[in-house]
Amino acid sequence: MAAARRSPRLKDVAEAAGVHISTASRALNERTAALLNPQTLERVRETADGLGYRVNGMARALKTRRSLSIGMVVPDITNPFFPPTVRGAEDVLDRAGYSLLLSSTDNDLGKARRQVAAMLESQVDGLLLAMALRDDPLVNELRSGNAPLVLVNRTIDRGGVSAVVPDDFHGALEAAEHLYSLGHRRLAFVGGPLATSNGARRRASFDQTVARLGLKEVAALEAVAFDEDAGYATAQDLLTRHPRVTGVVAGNDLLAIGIIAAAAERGIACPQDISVVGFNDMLLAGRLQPPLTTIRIPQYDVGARAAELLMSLVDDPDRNPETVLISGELVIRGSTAAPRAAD
Amino acid sequence: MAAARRSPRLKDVAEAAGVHISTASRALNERTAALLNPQTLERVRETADGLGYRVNGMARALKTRRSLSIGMVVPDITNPFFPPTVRGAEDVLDRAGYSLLLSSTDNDLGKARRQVAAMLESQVDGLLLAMALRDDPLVNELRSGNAPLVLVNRTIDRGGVSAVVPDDFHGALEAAEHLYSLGHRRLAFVGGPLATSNGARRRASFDQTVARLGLKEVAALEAVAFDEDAGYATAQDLLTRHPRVTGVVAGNDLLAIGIIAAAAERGIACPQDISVVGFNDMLLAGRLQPPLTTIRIPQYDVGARAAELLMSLVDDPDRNPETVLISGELVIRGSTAAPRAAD
DNA sequence: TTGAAAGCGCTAACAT
DNA sequence: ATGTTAGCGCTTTCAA
Repeated sequence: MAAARRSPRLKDVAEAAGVHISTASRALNERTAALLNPQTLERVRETADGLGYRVNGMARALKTRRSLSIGMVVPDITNPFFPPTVRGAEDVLDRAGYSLLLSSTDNDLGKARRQVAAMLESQVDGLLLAMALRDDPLVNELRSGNAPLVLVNRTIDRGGVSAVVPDDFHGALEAAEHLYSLGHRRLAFVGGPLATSNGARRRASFDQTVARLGLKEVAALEAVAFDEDAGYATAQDLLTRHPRVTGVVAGNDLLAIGIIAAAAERGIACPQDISVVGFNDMLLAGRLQPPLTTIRIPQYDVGARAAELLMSLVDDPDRNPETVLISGELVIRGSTAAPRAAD
Repeated sequence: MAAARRSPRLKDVAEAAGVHISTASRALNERTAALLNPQTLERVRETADGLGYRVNGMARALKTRRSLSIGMVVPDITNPFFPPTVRGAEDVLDRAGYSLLLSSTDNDLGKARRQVAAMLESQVDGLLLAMALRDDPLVNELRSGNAPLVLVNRTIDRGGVSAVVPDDFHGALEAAEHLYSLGHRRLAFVGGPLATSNGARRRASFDQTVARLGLKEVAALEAVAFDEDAGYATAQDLLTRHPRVTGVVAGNDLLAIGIIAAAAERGIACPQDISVVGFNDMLLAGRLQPPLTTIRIPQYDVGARAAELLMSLVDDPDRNPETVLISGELVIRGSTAAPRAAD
């Protein structure tokens, strides 16, 4: 068994096939293959296969200034929202011939900066950013840079950057109305950080909807993160200060779980004593105890649309920024019910 | 506002700083910076910062033959097992200065081949493969290639390749013994594809354990995939043919969920009528209805250890292949209970 | 301590 | 239809 030798390069293929290196290059490139004599073409390709030739993408990228890779930055791939989103992006990019460079930032600006820098150094052709704050220094730096950019799931206030985001406004509205229509009159909101677009928009929508329904809002609290622990902690606060609340709109499903857990700990059962609506309809939301009533956001589509938008931006960098709103729909399950008669 | 110009290259920095390009290169490289006059060093670095210089990773990689990127291939990032695993790998790689190229194959060999080819073309310095079959053509091709390789979660029968896998044998043993100790005597196994190492090993362990306990195995079925649908379908079969089974060891948590759903549909309640043990302890497993009793595998560690192993292989390609077994532990929750007295 | 020059592997404009 | 040549942006050996 021969030792693994250095992999063959284009020159080796050319010599083995008895043609010039540029001819070999043309033969191995879809776009230029047509220029060649069919027999030469065939011969070069066979030789390449025989040698196990594989083009060196770095050399090609250096020359063509296209790496055929895209960088995607998420807060945490471990948050159930992101795997389907990443998968959607991946599928679209794959079909377009692009690879995906992925990293998690834990909402740490320094880390995000370093990771984006590394992506830019590796010459990604575009960036999918899912960690934006409403006023995000990193996004601001990047928007004036050369790499096409699409924001995912969250966007910035000032606009001017392409983004694919859920319809936060309509979603939170539906959630509040659902509780209202079940008979709930004492509603609260436990949302994510107001520094994020979806934290702020869902909150604003809740406030407006409650006012429009003629209710007096019990409370609207801001959890420090979109996760279970933050939901739990914030709900402790809520339930201590407003024990009579019967319906809660949560900023997302993870927060909802934390809220339900905090309630349960105080003997407040969901949905008997309190109804909670989540947001996203993450994986397994319907199999939880209780099954979550939630606003379903097609997470795969969010990623896929973002990747499509990015691809069109890569093809035409002068294209105007565009924001795509992905609509959600209410999915009624077991975490909401009519309030007790006594209420 | 100035239009975005071409990004500066090393030559621009050198000229602006009034030094030769090679001096600029030395200044911007940790390893060679010590060679320079401190003042020159400082001057070059400031100039580089001022220009917003960013090294072109492709050019560097072309020269150094190191891309500082690693490719990771998983069956589906949407399967809850993988996000923590990917995250573990990502964290280790990030610390080592590497980026992660990720792709999902849907257990499709052709797709996997194309994606690995793309990664190899982009000159990844190593590969993390989480989709191996026990006899995997792609792994066989790759093992003789130049890129260091570490198998994740699943390994191949013939060995000779580094791998980080859960302790399937011990895990399935604990699961079966747990059911036995609760009083169950009619046990079945619903596992994943036998073509995978964890499908086969968990099954073998179950068989042996049941025999050792002196029980007659009710059935051992092979689901077509490690997912909920396959669990549901396989459980239909199981419950039709063996309605008296009281304890089931599932190949993983998703299969367990499908099994429980199929049972519920027939009026067989978990854990009252049937006990089910999962495998992995995926995210939210404890919040499901019922909360899953399962074998907890530290998924993050699987990915982290694999990345560490790969890094050491990158540093020393002649290092001997090594298999790391990650142990699991039984986590008892609500999907298992003593069988009904009548049994 | 710095400069000169070659070359990583490839593509593409130009020449034939 | 194919060959010639320059050069993408960088690192590194060699020389001074």
